[in-house]
Amino acid sequence: MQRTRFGDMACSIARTMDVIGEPWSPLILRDVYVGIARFDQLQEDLGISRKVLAERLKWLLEQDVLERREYSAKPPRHEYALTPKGVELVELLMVMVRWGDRWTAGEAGPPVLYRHHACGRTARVELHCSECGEPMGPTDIDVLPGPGAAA
Amino acid sequence: MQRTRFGDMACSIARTMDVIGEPWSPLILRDVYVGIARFDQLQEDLGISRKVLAERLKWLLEQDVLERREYSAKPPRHEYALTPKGVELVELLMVMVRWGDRWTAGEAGPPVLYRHHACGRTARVELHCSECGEPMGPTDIDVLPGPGAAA
DNA sequence: AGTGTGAGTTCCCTCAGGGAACTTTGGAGG
DNA sequence: CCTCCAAAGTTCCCTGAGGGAACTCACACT
Repeated sequence: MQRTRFGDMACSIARTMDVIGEPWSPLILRDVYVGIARFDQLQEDLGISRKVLAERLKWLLEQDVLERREYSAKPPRHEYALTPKGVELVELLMVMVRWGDRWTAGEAGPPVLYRHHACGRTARVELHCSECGEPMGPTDIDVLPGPGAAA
Repeated sequence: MQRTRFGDMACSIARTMDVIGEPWSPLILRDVYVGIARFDQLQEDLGISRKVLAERLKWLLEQDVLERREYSAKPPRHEYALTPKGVELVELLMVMVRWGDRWTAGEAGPPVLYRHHACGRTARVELHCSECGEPMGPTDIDVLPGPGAAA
């Protein structure tokens, strides 16, 4: 990965990138989310080097984004699962999907669709304000220093 | 960056990571978004190697995420700005901020706050369904193959 | 005993990131 | 005119992370 450490910067983007900024991590989380959860399955599905996969998984376990479960003890077998912290990262993936669908899908259209349980319809995700519920994008806000800002 | 190419995968996450998956790119976009837009400013603010910064900027220009403007012709001086495609990536950054605030900010609290123009309040971003407007997260959907799915 | 499978490790090679010095273009100052 | 300065990169070298293939280890099946 990068040698410059992001984890100590006073920026939530940098700190998030410190956890999942290495390019394979989002794809690993995606696979675990959809049920591709074992080491060899991940390696084959992604085409990632086994070495790098082992490194990434160890890091994501340390970060409490994934957890490792034994699903068989007689022959010891494990699979990976998202923690609550990891499930919330999937929201980030949903927004990536939206951008990728819009700007990179081309003629073929989106590779996957989401069906929303609440309304049963095929839908995309949109950003809304936590306070008033109206849409809230980059051009709808002022950015102000918060309590954790650096000097 | 990674030698494995992500741009050809039938996955909008992978294709998005192909554009901004290198760890510095989101921070560059953040800086440009808040008005840190010139080469030397970016280099100093981020602490990135000048060499890598030049590479990233060139890539982001090629991807039509940034554009380069001449703000002075007499001494030729340039600055970078977000394209519409780039502005939509800032939505992704806003979701990263939300996750980073929640899970990595600790005692100090969030480094920045957003004030929503529409309601004037300090707010976070939330994910809602494009069809019914209700909240929509990773546990509220089924994932189905779409038209652009691979064989 | 021999084969198979899951889950990693180990080894080597190449290339990308970090850092510092150097270059280029065109003012500004004396 | 000559020198100095700033913006915006470029070049060079070094180290370390990613890729790939082979190897390991524990256990079950036949």
